[in-house]
This record gives sequence, structure tokens and C-alpha cells, in this order.
Amino acid sequence: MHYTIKQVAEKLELTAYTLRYYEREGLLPFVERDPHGNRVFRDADIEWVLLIRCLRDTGMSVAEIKRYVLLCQEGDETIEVRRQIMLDHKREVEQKILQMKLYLDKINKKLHYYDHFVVGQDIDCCNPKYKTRAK
Amino acid sequence: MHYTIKQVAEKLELTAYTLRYYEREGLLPFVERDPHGNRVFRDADIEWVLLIRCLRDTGMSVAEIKRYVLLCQEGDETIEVRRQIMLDHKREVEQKILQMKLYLDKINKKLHYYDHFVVGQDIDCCNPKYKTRAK
DNA sequence: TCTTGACTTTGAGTGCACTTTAAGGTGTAT
DNA sequence: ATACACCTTAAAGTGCACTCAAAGTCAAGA
Repeated sequence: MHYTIKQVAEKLELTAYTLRYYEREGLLPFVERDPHGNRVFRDADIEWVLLIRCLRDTGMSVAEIKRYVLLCQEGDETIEVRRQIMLDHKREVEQKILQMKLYLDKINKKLHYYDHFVVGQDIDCCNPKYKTRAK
Repeated sequence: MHYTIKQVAEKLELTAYTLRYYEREGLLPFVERDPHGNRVFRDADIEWVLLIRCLRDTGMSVAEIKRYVLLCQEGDETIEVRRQIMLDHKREVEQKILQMKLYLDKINKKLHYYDHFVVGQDIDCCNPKYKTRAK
């Protein structure tokens, strides 16, 4: 299947601006063109964009992704470096998930306070009791 | 206990600039001053900063936190609104964790490809086989 | 033929969350 | 006394990731 930039944008729920920006930054070095210079995306290209989005949404910067893509372009000799980048990133994502779960616990405790109004267990900053407890 | 802005910054691993910025934006409406105008943080204040950080790190914008803090300042009538904000945010964080786990799976599959070089299961965008498979 | 609409490029603009600068005040140590 | 290390403010600057504007090309439909 062939897709225009707009179709890809709709399918993946991002804007055509973003796709062009990613290409400009070297994140999509493969995109072909039709005789008029218009971008032509294929299924495998869409898979690649999905990987880019995965990396972005999990906190990898555009610059770091660019580095990774450049390594891909250098061929098989860089596979070990790429593996290491991915491994490091995996660990970062795992840490992030753990941290998010801790934050979720904190939010749940806050909600418990709102649900049951447990005085002395938690308090909002502008509650009159806040400054009393603070001393 | 009393803390200077620098001590809080060190304790919570953020910068004094950030703490001043948060106060300026209305996220820390409680901070007291000593006779020279220097900020004085107490233990309860640090707890509040930790909640602010929890909300920020889980994706709540400074503007939204500001709205929440303003509601806190309005007193008990706004508890239900605050509870709803926190509940909505909790759900967003849960969604985010689920999404992160899906992304982690994707990253693990990529790593599996690098570890075992499974041809036809995954491929990098600049691999010669990429365009072949794309057709 | 002419309009509509989707595409192209380059370069500039936006929004957010800090981050720093500049200019100045205060307290302690040598 | 004078340096040093901390604090203060208002305002300007930075970096990132988009996001858009302007000006143009091209193909299909009324």
C-alpha cells in the first residue's frame, strides 16, 4: 500500500507538519517520492514511524533518535551500538514506569484523603491546619 | 525544621530557580519569609513541593497545577472539584503507565531482534531488506 | 479555463518550562 | 575592611519540539 503524508498523519494521529519535521531532522531518511516530488509512504515506512513515535513518547529526544537512525544507515557494523542504545533506553523506560507507579500511589493517597477527609494524614497547602502542622 | 531555598533545592534535587519559578506561577502560595525577605521552607512546605513535583512529573501542566492550587486557597467548598481533578489525573497516569508498558514491549521486541537477528521479524529502516519487504 | 485542494519548500513563529542575567542586599570569616 | 557566599527581584534568554505562513507546483472536477 502507498500513502500520502496526510493519510499517514490521519492513520497515526499526528500532523503532516510533524512528519515533515521528522524527515527534516533525519528521522525518516527512507521516504520515497513520486514523479511530482510528493512523499510516498509504504507499510514498512509506517512501521518505522511507529518505532520513532515509540522512542519519542518514551522520552528519547529527537537528537538521540537521529543518532540512532544515522547508525542504522551505517550498516551492520553498528548493530552492537544500536543494541546498546536500545538496551539503555529500555532500562530508562522501566525506571520511568516504576516512578510513575510510585507517583500513582501518592495520587491515590491524596484521593483517599479527599474521599474520607482523614485529618492529620494529609492536608492541602492552604488548609488552616497546614501551618499548624507545619511548626 | 527550617530550610533555605538552596537546602530545599539540594534535598529535592531541583534548582532554586525552579522553586522561585513555581512560587512566581502561584504553585507555592504559602512560602514565608524571614525579616530580610529570604524564603523559609518548613517540612510541610517540602511535602507540598513534593506533591507539585508528583503532578508535574506525571504530566500535569504548570497552568493546571496553578488552577488546583487556587482552588485549594478558596477553602472547603472546592474540595469536590479538587477531588475530581485528582481523579481525572489519576486516570491519565494509569493510561500513561499502560501505554508505557506497550511501548516497553515494542522495545523488547526490537532488542530481541538485535540479540537473535531474526530476519523477517523485524528490520531497521536502512537495512537493504527493508525496502524489499516494503513492497 | 478556472477553481479547489493536496502537496512542496524555506524560514519564521509559538508555547512551555525552565534558566540565567543583572543589580543589589545581608551575614560571616579572615 | 573586604571578600565570599548566600539571598532577593524583574526581566530577558534558552532549548526543545513542534507548528505555521508564504509562495509555489500539480492534477482533477465544474
